[in-house]
Amino acid sequence: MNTSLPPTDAPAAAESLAAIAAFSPLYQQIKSLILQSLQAGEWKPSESIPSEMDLALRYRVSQGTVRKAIDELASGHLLIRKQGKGTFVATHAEHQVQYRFLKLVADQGDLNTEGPAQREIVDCKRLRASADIARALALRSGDTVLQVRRVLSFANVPTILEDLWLPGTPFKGLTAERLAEYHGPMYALFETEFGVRMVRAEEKIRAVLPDKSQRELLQLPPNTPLLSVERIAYTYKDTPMELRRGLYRTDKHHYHNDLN
Amino acid sequence: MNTSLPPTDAPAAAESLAAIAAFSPLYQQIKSLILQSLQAGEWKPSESIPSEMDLALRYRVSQGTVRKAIDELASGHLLIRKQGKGTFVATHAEHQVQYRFLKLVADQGDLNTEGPAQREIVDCKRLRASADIARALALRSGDTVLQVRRVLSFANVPTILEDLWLPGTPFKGLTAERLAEYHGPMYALFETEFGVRMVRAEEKIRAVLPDKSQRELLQLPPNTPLLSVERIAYTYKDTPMELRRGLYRTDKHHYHNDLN
DNA sequence: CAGTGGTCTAGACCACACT
DNA sequence: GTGTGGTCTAGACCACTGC
Repeated sequence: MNTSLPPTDAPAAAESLAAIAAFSPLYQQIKSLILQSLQAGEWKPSESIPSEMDLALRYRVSQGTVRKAIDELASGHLLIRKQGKGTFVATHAEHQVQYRFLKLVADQGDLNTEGPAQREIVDCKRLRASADIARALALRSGDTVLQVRRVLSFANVPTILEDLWLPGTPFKGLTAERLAEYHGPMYALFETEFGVRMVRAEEKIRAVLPDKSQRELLQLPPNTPLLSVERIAYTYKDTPMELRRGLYRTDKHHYHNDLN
Repeated sequence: MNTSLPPTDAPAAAESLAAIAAFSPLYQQIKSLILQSLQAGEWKPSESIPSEMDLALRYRVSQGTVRKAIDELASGHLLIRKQGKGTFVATHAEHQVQYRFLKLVADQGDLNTEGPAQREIVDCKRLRASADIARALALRSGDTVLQVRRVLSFANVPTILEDLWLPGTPFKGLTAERLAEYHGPMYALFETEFGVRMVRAEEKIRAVLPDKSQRELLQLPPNTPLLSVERIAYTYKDTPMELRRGLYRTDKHHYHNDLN
């Protein structure tokens, strides 16, 4: 029995089906089904999903097969296994993985500085997406986007100037006030308030010289080179959900990358 | 039977033992044993290792346990599985993973540009390690190191200026001529000629302005910000084997990073 | 065809967390 | 103790490669 799921002779399985991609190993099909449930919000960030045995019964496969599916999702940081407790939906609010996507670290061994010390929202408004913004977010030119500009400081030194764009529809109701009063990772706010979980991201990094307005916002002397970091963050199903353009000071910090 | 390997009642196993770390799951112990064989050069890069069944017999465990050990090594890019053919020792000479550690890509969709078009060795000499070089390579200040400076060009545009330092002992006999005449990834040369395989690396990235000599080597106009990329590359057992300081032009290229 | 890695199963037992 | 994930085994069968 290696055709599809569920088998045609057992249509009573609790899982519907529909969109299952072609032929693939059983555990890949299970992985897709779990992914669908995650995307549909059946299990929310930080909640636990059913036990391996429960899922095995639900999908009518062995525990080992469910296990392999969960293994892959866990290695992609979509789920977190905790021995003796259960398997949980990953969240950016967890202390261990907070600011997972922020690769800027202090030169000194102050550890990860536990995220930015101070944050200031400079601007937050809705506008029509320009061509390049629309393309990055897979929208149509002219669709409404939310644009946010903010400055992050470490030890009272302005270090990051960030512009970010979010599609207007999923983030309806997001305001400067809401952003300012929230303490913790922005991506955690997105999860709890808008049901949007960022799963992975891509960054393009360059060295640039800031223009005058950028230099002033970061209170920089002239001729200070900065790291330009353009990020596109994706939710489930590789849907782009955020474009972020950051300028990083790198005189006391550096962008850290592990190559495997 | 979950104590150590091999069990005390079966000392006839073909594997010696000695340095096995404390208590750990069986598959972790197998992983360590395979790692030792890799490090000792029992199986060389691009060669195949014994089949899962052979290894299972050799270590007196089940195939599934060997499998899990190999899985982890494969996910760390130390081994490569090929269905129907066998499991192979990874190498930087493989087309698929050539220039795995070079994250600079062209802005245009010219794909990965297949590595640098031109390479020029500017300098190559042996000298005493300064304090910071020695620390990075876990040597003593004053130990001999090999220092190489080179320029990489894409489409005849000098794009990367790179200084790199290698510990003198393992790389005895490496000369500018040998480097110049070799076509292909430098890390592949290290494997075949010196038995040194780079397994992972860490990079610290900053934005800088080049000094006069650097600017001239890259034929840059004044005030061109560059990406400063400092890399420490490690062989098996997390031994640092190379320090590399690169300056990247980022007007037509960018440093690409995937965040998971 | 034989040999390799890849999938799937079923069952046993271990390690850990909660209560 | 009960329930969870983690390890280990043994055996069956599938998918791919090359002779």
